[in-house]
Amino acid sequence: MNETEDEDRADAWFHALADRTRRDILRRVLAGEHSVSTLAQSYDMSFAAVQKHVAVLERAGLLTKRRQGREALASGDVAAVRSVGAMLTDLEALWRGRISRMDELFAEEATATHTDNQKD
Amino acid sequence: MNETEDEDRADAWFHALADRTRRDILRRVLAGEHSVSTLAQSYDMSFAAVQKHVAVLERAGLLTKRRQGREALASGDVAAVRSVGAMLTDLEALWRGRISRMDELFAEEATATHTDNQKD
DNA sequence: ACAACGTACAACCACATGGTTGTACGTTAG
DNA sequence: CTAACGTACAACCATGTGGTTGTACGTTGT
Repeated sequence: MNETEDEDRADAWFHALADRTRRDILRRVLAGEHSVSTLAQSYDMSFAAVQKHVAVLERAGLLTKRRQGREALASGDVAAVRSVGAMLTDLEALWRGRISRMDELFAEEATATHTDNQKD
Repeated sequence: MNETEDEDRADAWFHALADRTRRDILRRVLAGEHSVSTLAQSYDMSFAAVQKHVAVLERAGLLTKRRQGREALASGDVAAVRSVGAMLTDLEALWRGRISRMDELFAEEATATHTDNQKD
């Protein structure tokens, strides 16, 4: 569990998701298994381009491929999607930490105001 | 609510998050307000580079800046982070749809098997 | 007043990215 | 057997990205 490896995975996740074609491919393969050529027919670009998008999603671990004859069937990995979501939840937690630190600050100030009278 | 605008926003979100320096900046400004130069001191790169990263996060709506004298104070926008999370939850929903469709398929097959005896 | 600070932005560079076409190879259908 | 299909990958190209340095300008402290 290297620190840098986590960041590498996050880089791959978000980079893979930062393209609308790839997000659309991911939606389709999460909803059901599709061959690469079937996917390619849905987009106004070459088969090779779509194949590269699928490869990016695969390298990021967001989808897996299995061979069936001459076809490569792609399937979305919902666990990976959840991992990305978890990372965002962690970010939210930092924000909540800020809020509670503000509460502490208010509490301290209130205490200080009270004790100020006894100071000096 | 243009269809393409949503995709544009998503592109900006995920692209902004696809860089580890920007994710680290976002963590810091979610945890509390920081000036750009304060942030810049944390990284082994020029001020201008960090400033550009902050600009990317700002354009994506993940942080906001306010001016105080000569400083620009950056603060993370947790609502935007939640929006990104919501988008992933929508992806999960597609996956759950696949599962329930599989359930339907099983149900149909079971029914078909029963009715098979009456066919012919 | 003026030097130092914090910010913004333009110009530039090396490299990554998203697209193309072409080639090769195993698999399926006729 | 042979032709068509589905896939994989290399080579190439235009554009985008992440970094740099330099310049300009308002703000702050002495």
